[in-house]
Amino acid sequence: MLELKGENQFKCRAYYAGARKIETLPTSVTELVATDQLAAQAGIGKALTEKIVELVTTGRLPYHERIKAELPEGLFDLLRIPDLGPKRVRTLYDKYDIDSLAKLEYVAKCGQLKDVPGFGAKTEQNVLQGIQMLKKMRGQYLLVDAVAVAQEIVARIQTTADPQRISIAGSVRRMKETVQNVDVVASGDTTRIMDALAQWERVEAVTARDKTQCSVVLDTGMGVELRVVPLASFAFALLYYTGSKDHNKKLQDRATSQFGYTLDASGLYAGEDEKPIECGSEEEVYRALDLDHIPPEMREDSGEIDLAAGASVPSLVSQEDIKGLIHMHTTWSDGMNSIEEMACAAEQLGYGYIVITDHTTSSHIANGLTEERLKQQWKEIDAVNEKVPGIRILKGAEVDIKPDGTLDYSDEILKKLDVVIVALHAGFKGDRETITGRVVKALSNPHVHIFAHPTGRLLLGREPYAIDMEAVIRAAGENGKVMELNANPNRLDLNWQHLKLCREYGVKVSIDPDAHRVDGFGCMPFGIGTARRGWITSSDAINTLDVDALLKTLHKK
DNA sequence: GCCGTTTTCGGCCCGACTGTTTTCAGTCG
Repeated sequence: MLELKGENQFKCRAYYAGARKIETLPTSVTELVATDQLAAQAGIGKALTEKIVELVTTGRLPYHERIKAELPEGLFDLLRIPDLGPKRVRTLYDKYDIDSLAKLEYVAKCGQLKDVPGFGAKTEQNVLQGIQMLKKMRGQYLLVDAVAVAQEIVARIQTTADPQRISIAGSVRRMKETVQNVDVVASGDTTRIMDALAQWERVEAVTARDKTQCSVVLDTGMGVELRVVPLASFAFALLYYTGSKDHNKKLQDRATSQFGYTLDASGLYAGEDEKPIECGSEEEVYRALDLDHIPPEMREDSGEIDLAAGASVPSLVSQEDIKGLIHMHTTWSDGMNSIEEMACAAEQLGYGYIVITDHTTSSHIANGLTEERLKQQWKEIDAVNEKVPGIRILKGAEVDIKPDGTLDYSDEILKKLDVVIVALHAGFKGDRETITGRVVKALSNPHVHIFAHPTGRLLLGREPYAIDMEAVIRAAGENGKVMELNANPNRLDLNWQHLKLCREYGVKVSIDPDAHRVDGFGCMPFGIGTARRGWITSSDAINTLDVDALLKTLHKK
């Protein structure tokens, strides 16, 4: 908001720095306030201390409220458009009274935006594209946020309404990377179960409620659909409300055409007299249709039913298969925790190894390591390996692919690393041939192992760069390289379609946390869920190998 | 707004890229 008001940029940066400090504190800000330790933190001075203390002790900050009241809400939507930052948004508002997406779209569509000083024809087109992107994303939520909501709702119902059965359903259960709402199916005391949801403090409005369904909207705008069904229908309802629609349709067609059954959300019925066939689980429903069980993540009608009919559903990768974590950052570059802290945290979680992959020279903003600093880092890794014997720490790097497709480190350095990850961090606006060419060239380097966050997309934030993913996957296959499945909930990159392509080309996948702090390891379930959507098995991945097998696989010539 | 000091001002992470300009501002990572 200070940026929008045109405040001194360094003052704005001080607020960013302060916020970052608070976010990465090992202790809670409340505790620091209570013990008078706040002002001792680097980056938190007199002014920020006063404001934070006020906020923590009273729960309010009039300074913040005052500035907020001065700025129209719509300006924050404008800021989400790529290429529009505080300066341009401020110009639009001050000079042209544009304070909403709708007004901006109108002006751009009339061709008047290009005449605003600092704007032009290209920017006008980019803005219109950005508005389209935002429209597409409206009402969509990240899987990680939806899972948190779903789990809390299930826990609430379990503690207050004693359900006979309850489960998350819908696209959240299928681990779709972004979702529109949360679905929950339960059996038990309908009134108590629905009350448990309807009386949750985060419920903004109950939009529908009858004997079978309770729909609410949460404070974030996210919708929740709770279905309460008879116990005998639970498995059928869970199957039905998990979807996908296309998967259900195929199942229903199969039930009718092959068995003369009727399948719906309430049950499976045989013959003319519609005699119900009892099923207590989804497995039993599939079995009644002469199918193997199909994991929820696979239910997208992309060939899974044929596999199940042929008893060849793959055994998908699961958390238990993951032996180690590849791709993480430390305080050596832009991470928040030391090598030792990352190692101890991973050890506690039961992993056998981690690979430290800090940024390289070109990533100035991320404090990328020169070859010289990298060598110093190796000494610390050696020392921590001695100190923390329960886990093996490997040496790696996330190496920038430069504009010409060459790499940021010399081959002499690269060949000494255990794991070399390459990635694009600049030049995202290049055309398809250019970007694909850069990556294919990088993958031809014999010392490279993994291509990280291949599409560069940020879910609900940034479209992928223009890249021919099939060409890249083919090149990875020809060169024996590995494609990353970045488990960061904002990325989940590769997506499930690309992962299936990797399987087709025999290209292995690395399911990586890309952690910038110890908490970052918590994203692995989302990576694994996405892997399962792409039919990835334990043997399709590399971090399902123990450390010796991993090194042998990566370094075989 | 923060910080350090050659200590109460002056600099603050920084380079690439784009599209606007016609020498550079704004945005991004």
